[in-house]
Amino acid sequence: MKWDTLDEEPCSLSRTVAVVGDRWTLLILRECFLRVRRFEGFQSSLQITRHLLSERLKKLVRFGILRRVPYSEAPKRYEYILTQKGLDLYPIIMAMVHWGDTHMGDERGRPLLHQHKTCGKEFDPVMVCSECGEPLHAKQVHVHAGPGRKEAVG
Amino acid sequence: MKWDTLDEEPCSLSRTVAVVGDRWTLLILRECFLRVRRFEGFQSSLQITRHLLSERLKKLVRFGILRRVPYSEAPKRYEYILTQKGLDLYPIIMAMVHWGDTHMGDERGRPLLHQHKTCGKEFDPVMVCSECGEPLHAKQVHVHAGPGRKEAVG
DNA sequence: AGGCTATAGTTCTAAAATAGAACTGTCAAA
DNA sequence: TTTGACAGTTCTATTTTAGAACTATAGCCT
Repeated sequence: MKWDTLDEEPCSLSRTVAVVGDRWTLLILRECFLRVRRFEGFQSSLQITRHLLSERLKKLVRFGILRRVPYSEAPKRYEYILTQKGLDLYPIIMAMVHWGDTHMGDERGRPLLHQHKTCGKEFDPVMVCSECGEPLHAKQVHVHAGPGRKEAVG
Repeated sequence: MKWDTLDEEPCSLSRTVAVVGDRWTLLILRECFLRVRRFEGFQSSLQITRHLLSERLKKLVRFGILRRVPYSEAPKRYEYILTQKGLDLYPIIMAMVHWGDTHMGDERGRPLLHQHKTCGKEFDPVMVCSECGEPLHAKQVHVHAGPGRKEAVG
């Protein structure tokens, strides 16, 4: 597999996997959503090697998930802020958290609880159909080729 | 990082990442949801090395995502079927597909379209609050420690 | 019987990625 | 002038992955 061109495959999952499809990147993004912004913050909470952290942050900046924003002029220091593109990864992270809560839990209960500020309640994320609003299940979905696939396949 | 115990961390994201947090596993799951079930099927559509495919399938079986079901007695042959635990990964996959559609698209248009059999329409997946039904956004969610975190941290 | 094909793996070596630790450079405060 | 905080970079050893070849069972064709 040519991982370096995975983001150009005629498959939206592949393209997403090209960006967030590794363990460290997903854990870094978790920290971003928990308001971590700085190199040392990521490093100490994740115990990731500084080398890899540096690499992954660069990659996330390159793909437009994070912005590298100066917060000190002398010495020059930067922090990493989620862009809108990055914020839009939230459903992926939440879907993963929810699956972990449901299927990988232990007797200690949930590690984190999520409260929806809008309605005030503790909630679970639910994926629904944009058209009818019903919860989605794999077996109720029919997949067919769109223009991007037809053009790629010929 | 001790990846071998990542599935026991007091963090549901880590636990999920332990299972599906690598590129091949996510691509294999995509194929599962596209009804691929057999070793040769995965191998030829993904161009994954046979060695790694074998490893990843074993891991998915070990974690209860796939079941290895015989479909021929002589010679003994097996196919890999999503369990309920595996089917429940659907929101993760769909969230990734949707993000790719939204942020990684090109001029050729979407590779795949999804039709909701229940309502008959082509749809996008939307993540909503289980309590009030409103679409979720990161900034409207307050995270706090649950019992599993408190017990782990002390 | 002998050879071809299909399927589902296993085994081997080379290349790439990751881990772990040490090092660099800037500046502020003591 | 020394220490410490911060944001990285560089180095070697280990682990993972890629790529190709090999094994094994059995049906089908001649």
